[in-house]
Amino acid sequence: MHNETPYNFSELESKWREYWEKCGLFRMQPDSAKEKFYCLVMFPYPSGTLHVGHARNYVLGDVVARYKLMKGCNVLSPMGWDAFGLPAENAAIKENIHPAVLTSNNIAAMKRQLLSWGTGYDWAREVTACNPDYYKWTQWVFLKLWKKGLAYKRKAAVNWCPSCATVLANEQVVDGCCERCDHAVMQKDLEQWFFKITDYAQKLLDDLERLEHWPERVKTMQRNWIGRSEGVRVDFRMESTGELLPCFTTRPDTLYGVTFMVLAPEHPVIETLVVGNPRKEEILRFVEKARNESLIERSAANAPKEGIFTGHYAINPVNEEKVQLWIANYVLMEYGTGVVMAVPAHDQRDFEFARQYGLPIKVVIQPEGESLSPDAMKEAYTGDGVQVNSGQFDGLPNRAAMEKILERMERMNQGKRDVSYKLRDWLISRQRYWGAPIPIVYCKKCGTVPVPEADLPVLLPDIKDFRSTKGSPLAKVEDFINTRCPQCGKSARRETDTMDTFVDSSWYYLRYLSPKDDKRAFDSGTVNKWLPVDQYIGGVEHAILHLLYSRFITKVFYDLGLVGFQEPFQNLFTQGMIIKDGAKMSKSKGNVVSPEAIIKKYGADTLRLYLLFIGPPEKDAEWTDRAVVGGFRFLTRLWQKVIRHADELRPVKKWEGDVTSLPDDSRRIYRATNRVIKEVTKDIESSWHFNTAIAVVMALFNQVERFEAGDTVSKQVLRHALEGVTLLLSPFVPHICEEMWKTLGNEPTIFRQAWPSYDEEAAKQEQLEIVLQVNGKVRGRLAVSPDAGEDEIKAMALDDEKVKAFIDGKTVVNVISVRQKLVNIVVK
RNA sequence: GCGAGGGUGGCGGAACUGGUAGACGCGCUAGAUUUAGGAUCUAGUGGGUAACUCCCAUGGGGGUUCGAGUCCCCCCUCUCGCACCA
Repeated sequence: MHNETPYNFSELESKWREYWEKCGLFRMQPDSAKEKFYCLVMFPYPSGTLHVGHARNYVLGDVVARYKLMKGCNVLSPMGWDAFGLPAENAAIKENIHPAVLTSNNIAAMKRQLLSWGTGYDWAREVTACNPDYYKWTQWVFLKLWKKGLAYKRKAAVNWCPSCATVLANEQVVDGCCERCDHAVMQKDLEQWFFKITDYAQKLLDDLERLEHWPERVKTMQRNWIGRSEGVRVDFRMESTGELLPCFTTRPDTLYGVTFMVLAPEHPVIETLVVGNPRKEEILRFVEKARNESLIERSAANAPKEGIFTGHYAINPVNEEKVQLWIANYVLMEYGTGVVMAVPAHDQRDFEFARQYGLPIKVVIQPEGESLSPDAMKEAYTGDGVQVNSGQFDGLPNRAAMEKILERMERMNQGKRDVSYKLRDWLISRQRYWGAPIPIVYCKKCGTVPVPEADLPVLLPDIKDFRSTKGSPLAKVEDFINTRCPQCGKSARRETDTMDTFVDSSWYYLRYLSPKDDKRAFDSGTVNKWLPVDQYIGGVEHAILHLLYSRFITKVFYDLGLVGFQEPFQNLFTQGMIIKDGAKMSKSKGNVVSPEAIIKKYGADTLRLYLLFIGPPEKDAEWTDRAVVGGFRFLTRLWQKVIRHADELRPVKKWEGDVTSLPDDSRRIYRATNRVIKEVTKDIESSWHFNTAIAVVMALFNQVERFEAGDTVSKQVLRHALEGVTLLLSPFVPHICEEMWKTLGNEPTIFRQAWPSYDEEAAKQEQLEIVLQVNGKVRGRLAVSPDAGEDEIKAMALDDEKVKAFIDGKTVVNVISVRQKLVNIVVK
């Protein structure tokens, strides 16, 4: 193989990238009559550089987009930047570079990377979340929610990350620690802005059912997060004042077993309970301590339970019993009403607490065939049984009693059916600089006033002292804070919090349809035509955060009549991580594999091929540096074969005639090619298993490589095979395929070619290999024609030399034959 | 603890409704070529065995079946999610 045109990947790759850009391959055509296909990959956060894990994500999206182009779709494949956020600000502080500068540098670097991979986008639609022409509309989103009463400010105990010096949404707290920096999260009482996502809890839960093409795993995570539970709100009363003390329970059948009640340390009623209380100091000290516990301390599953008696009592409405009222760290203010009716006999937490503080235990459900006694119990009994000590309900199975007790309570006005959710409102305030300012003004006279739409954007001021971390950075910019009230015109102050970056990303997929429109965020008509997104691709780490928020915002827009669909993403694909040295790639672990070195050595197509070949895309895959070369070898061999035969193949047409008229060698190749077209198409359509698709093309090429064409007919067959391979591989390794396509004498671009079709007749096998088994063990093989009859095959099997050796001297008791597969002879 | 998904050669991974276990690739071995190295080409490559047409082998143990990586039961292990939610 001397003196042949080398596979000069770097030259050829940049040549074709320029060509695609010039011919507008990835430009969406607004007026086309073709079927639309919106292919969306999660836009990246511009953190610096992308590693091969990111590359897998974008290559996947690119394969889908290119495949759909070849299937004749009008494809929209946009790209943008989730460019606001804390990491940029933190990095800016560390390196003393303004976040705007840092972000734009990072965007430039990452865009260069994306381009170098050959992943195609409609760059004319690029959006950047930190640009005023984008965040203007993020602020508009805020105003829309405000007008609908879905944005509000309140004082609440919120998650505070001392290291990031800002509050966090519930979704951003992982195991009691900050999602970004891992620092332990504290609770703080602060005035904060929220989006009322809880109003949509039920809808968000119900509509998961519609998302047929979402991974079950993601839906389960969202279901858990929303955390719906059905139960009863029971109106206990304070003994002293008669004041209502409602609590939520899912077990009304255990109401007669309540032996004490417990308040969350944050519960507002505590304030009144301590007035004139002889143990006031002690109680307040406890409350203070409990409230200062970090979230990890408090929410760990086996955290020690601690409590204190308030000296007050509560009355159980169902039996008028008087029970002690306690405060304990295991009760959460955010869930239910912040009050728990404690049934130690039938709830493990209450049981542990009762034992610890010597509180009474009363059994009200006896399991079948057992007799629980409070003193002997080692743990709470949470199963089913028969009611005891439950007044008129004694003797009923507890399941039935639940309903009866509930009915009676409702009749007597002691409580009612209720539903509780774990989902809490979305905390969107951030006391940081690098985000979209919340468009609100505080006026002494008019109160909280939204900035009118016409006055948007509220520009983020260009501050110089972004390094000081004390307090909210915007609060120190006088020019920014001091403004006029939009209503009365008097001097007023601006809100100094910025918005959580998840607000930016909760609507970006709409903006891609009209990224430059300065009159509105998006055009409803266009958006309704293009959405829901046909295919969304991204990491599973966004299963709750981004995907739940986006669903929420879409539903709000739907209710406002701004969009005509209720779910933004029809199909969701969550790709697996690339693992290196047993761990997810991250800068902190130092196991990041950069795509640059690979591209330099082997080219982008080799990188792409390896990323697709490494395993099924939904699964995690282990990165192996040295395995990359396999893809390169394959591409080089393919290249050489095409170059070597190009001159003689260019004048001939690919074979399209009858299979049966072909001579043996050619027929074999032609059939194999047809079969592979069929298989690859199936792999792409049904499961996205590109690894097996590539494997069968490799296997085909191993055969084609040895095939030497002499006469015209065999050249035609070779052309059919090489063109087939080129077309089949083109979404995976686009540059080399485009070049080979042209080398074979075709017009670019290959991506405006139709996806190859196959001839069902030609895809058939001429000879089948029938496996011969004796007692289930393989003893031989038989080559037969596909139309050989079953009896004929059985006879041949019994007559086979190797088989005979194993059945000799034994009795054949059964012969099982599986059509076109095997014959199993059972002997004794 | 609960829920989901995994466990197949030295490695990444194949195997449709039960029907040839290990496709394809990496690595490895031998040979060819080369001043050498690299690259390339040819052949081989799950384990056992002198060898085989033999035996064993899909985390472990049982079972169903003519036949089990695949179905059923028990157990071990890894990853992820949830986890005092009343």
